[in-house]
Amino acid sequence: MPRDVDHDQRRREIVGAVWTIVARQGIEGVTLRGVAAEAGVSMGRVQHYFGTRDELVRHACRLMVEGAQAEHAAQGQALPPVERLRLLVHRAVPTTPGFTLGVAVWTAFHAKSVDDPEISAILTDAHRGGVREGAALVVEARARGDLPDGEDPAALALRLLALAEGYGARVLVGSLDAAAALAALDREIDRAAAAPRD
Amino acid sequence: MPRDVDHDQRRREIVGAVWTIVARQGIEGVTLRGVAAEAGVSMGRVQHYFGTRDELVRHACRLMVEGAQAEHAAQGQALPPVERLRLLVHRAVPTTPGFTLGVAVWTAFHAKSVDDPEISAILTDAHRGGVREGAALVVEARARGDLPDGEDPAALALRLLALAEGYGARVLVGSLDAAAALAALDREIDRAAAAPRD
DNA sequence: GTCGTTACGATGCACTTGCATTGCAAAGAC
DNA sequence: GTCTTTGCAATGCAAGTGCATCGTAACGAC
Repeated sequence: MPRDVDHDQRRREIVGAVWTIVARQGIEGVTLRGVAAEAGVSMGRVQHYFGTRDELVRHACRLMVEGAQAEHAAQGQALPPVERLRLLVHRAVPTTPGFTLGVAVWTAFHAKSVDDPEISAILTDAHRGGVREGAALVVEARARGDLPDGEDPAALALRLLALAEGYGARVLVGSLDAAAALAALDREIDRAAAAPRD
Repeated sequence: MPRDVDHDQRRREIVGAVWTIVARQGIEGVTLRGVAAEAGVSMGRVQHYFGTRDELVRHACRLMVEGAQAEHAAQGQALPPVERLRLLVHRAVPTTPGFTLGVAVWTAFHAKSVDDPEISAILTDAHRGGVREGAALVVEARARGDLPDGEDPAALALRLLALAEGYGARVLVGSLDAAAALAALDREIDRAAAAPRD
């Protein structure tokens, strides 16, 4: 067994270049040559690790979802559930350059999902995972008394996430201020914390 | 002045083909040849009316926004303001084939806006127009006593629209049921009608 | 009728694209 | 050392792309 290289590491490097390009030029901008150049590797390498362009794009989608989940888990580790919920929701709004890239890429894959069932499946999983996480945080927060009972946790989580994505999309396009979006989301969470619904 | 043809009509025919293709294969799927074939015209015609591919795509974006606005205005003509508001937010959810196409195309242009400032400008206008329309309906409904006072009309309209787009995106991807999305939106409107906020 | 203008249709071209192929070099296994 | 397997790099190629160009047919003004 010759030439022991870390395949996953190589793939991550290449996928990182894909994200950069997608955020700048959309998925149509993803070409084998362009990705290779952006990653600073040869086209042969890209081909070696991703036999096909579609596979490259799909892997980029998978890794971005996994990365976002991992990042969120790490960031909120020491925070109380309500704050972790807030963090989860804030992720959908392009504030920092990192989030902006993430939201742009996220949006691109959303559009791509209309003609790629695999992407659609990945996003569906991501959506469900997000709602599950959000609902769990709601339950946790209620157990601590930080959030009043009421609305179904999953429905509440879904509502907050959908709202956040709607605001986030507008911020990305430029028709809404990021600060205004965050403020609106915070109001929504605080209101859920202050008064029971339904 | 020879050969009197209706330019706008010709453009609409071609743009219709663009929408169809975008909904099926995304904006990357838009090629001059493909559009010509879908519209049942020659490639020369497409080139004649839209000098460049970019112009074609942008015009398709403009016409879709205008068409949506006109359609909404026509549909709700005889309805009370609250119902017109309901219609406005329901538009973002892919229920009928027509709305599904619309939401798919809308999503595609949203993604495209990251690298095309003109598209971004068109969408920004559309966003603002939507909020203005929604806010006006809120004001109108309040004047009739159908909606209680409270939240700023524009903020309420923005919240409803963002929420609708968030739900709509999930329905498009397939992670959410259209009926569930509509129900959630109706609950939101009814709640705004039942209890003042903030 | 003719003349000029417009609305195309047809074709050609330079370029980019994804992917197949080929060759080779590095690193264990022996 | 040899051998074998893997990890690439280089190149080639057919297909598809946007766009320029050229020809021409239709129609109105005169």
